[in-house]
Amino acid sequence: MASIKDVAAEAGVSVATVSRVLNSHPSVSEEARTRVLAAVEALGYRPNAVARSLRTAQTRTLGLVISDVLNPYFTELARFVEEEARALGYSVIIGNADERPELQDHHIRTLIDRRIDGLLVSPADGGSSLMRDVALGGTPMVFVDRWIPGIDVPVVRADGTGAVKDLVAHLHGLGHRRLAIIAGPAATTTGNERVEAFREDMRGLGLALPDAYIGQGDFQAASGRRATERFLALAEPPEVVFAADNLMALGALDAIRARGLRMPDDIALAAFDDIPWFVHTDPPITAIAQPTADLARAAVRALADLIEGRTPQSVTLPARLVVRRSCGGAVTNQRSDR
Amino acid sequence: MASIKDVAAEAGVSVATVSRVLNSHPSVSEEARTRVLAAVEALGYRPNAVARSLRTAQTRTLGLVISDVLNPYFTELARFVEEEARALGYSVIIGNADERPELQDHHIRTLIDRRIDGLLVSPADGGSSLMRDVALGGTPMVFVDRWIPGIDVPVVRADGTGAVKDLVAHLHGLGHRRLAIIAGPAATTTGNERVEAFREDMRGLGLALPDAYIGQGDFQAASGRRATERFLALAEPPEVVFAADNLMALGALDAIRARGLRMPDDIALAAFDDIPWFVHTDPPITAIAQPTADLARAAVRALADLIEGRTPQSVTLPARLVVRRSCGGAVTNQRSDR
DNA sequence: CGACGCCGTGGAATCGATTACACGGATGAT
DNA sequence: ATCATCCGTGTAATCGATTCCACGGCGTCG
Repeated sequence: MASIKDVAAEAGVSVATVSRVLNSHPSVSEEARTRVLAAVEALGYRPNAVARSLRTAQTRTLGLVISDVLNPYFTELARFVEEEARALGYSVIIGNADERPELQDHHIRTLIDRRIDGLLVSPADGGSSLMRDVALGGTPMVFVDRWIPGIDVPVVRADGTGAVKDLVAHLHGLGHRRLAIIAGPAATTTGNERVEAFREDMRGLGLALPDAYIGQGDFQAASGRRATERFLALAEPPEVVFAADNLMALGALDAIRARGLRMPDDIALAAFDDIPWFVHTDPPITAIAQPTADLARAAVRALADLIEGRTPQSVTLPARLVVRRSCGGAVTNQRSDR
Repeated sequence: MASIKDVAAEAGVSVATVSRVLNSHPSVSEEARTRVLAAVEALGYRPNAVARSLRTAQTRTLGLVISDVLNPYFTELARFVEEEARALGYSVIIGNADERPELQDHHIRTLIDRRIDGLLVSPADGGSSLMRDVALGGTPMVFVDRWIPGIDVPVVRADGTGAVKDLVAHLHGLGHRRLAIIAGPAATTTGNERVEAFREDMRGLGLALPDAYIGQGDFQAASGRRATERFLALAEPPEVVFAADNLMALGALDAIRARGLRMPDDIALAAFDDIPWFVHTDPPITAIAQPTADLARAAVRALADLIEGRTPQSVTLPARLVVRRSCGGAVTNQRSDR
């Protein structure tokens, strides 16, 4: 592959001049510029980003570490992150942690080794020492969706408390009293937050949330299935199951179907995170939708601000309830925007 | 961030020795080794991958350019690709083309500029001149899922013809005679192949496939919706719609629902690509499942073979029909493996 | 008419690694 | 005892860019 030296030779100038042309430095004669450009064209020259990064100490690359690519919520987030980053002149490298802390650390390490300019993280756990070190070590970092309390970096996330309140009110209004929740891992902020908001709102309505109605999940479908099976095996099973993410809702659906129960008559279901498929399940599923695109954009901008020396802003955007038929009542077939 | 020089100074040896220790070169004394390792530990040193890549002319990175991350099929493919690549000591950078040729070219160019060791591509179109140049230019390249006829690189894909034959037979057996298909872009191999197989099998059963029953889609949900609306507006609408990918099936589902039609009584639906949600739609959707994990593994191995100088193999694996209730008949609730 | 400054350009240092080559000392063979 | 060999180590070149500095030529101003 042609290097800058080859271009310089072809154009009959020095490498310094070629570099100036390519970086549109002002003091280059018109003649030199055209000669260089012609040489570039003739050789099909493309600057070596590796060499450039070594010299300039910047890669114009962002790392995005997410907990699970197979989760449509994160897939969508990743897509919008890349879009915004591209608009700002950055590339994105995605690291998929599969909800496994050690895999998360692996990706963080790899990304740091590649000297990415900044890191966008949705932590799969309570935060390894590695993540702490990275944040302290001066690598620009922003948390998105989930965050870690002790680490002082900007956080871009959705606030679900309002939407959870709406949900609980909706369920209560439909006459449901025994509400159960499948929680995310206690180590994640989103895991805790959603349970706490749920418990709080129930208390506000004078309802109890017994421990048996709190299923411990890990944001994966299988755990949603297990938790739901356990609920259904209780002497007094809940009337509603609220899954703290869409994959656990899928698992819950599996379990309900396996038992041959009808929804919403025998049991109701609601989920955090809205996805296109929830419109088409039987019945369509009531869910809490996050403003994914806005979150992604805000997160990338915060990170770019941090990298480029501006002051970044933490952002919290409200999530909203999308009522469908999975909890009962007659509702026109609504859908979330896509 | 500490460099190899700092480590050398700390350990009281030369940078050459440090490098030897880090690359486990045999001729280093035990004493020097322990001193270096201690220094590495003390400084928290991590080798700069950028500098290393510049010198060794390899990045141990694979580029994966897919047509649409939001398509669960490709998301899953990407996940398995990364998994296998990691096992082989490579990182993966994903480029999402969003079914847009110019975005695809953008990502290919970016990846080449970063001097990735090899490229895995599922082309969104018939192949730009850029892609041709890259393949000819000696960058190791492998096509996965879709490919481009004129370009001589290994292809790893699923063969859907057998499954399509099974599907058509299944539909015929249920008494359906007017079958329509929503095709993918003519520029993609998978787009054409699926239509051709479908047409061929219908001919084999003595059925015609009129042009009005061939919808032109682009593998996106909206196009599936439009095509289905057109089918339903016909004087004699089809009894079955077969969508050539899962997103167009989602769009078809939207259209069917919007018309208030019942499935499978008023109209039947089948799709290429099976995804977890198809089990939970109303009714569950009959689909053709690809062996995604195996495809991903085979593709990565072929690319690694190419990169490391071994002879790569093109691989074709069979897809299989998964019958559910969306086309009629009484079928036990089956699901694809996940 | 001479000095000063600016402009376009090239030479060379630099980023952080790897690695060819040279060198000194120890070891083994003759 | 001598010479060849091998081992551990260091010096320096190298990868492909960017950028500081110096230099020559030319225009401008006093």
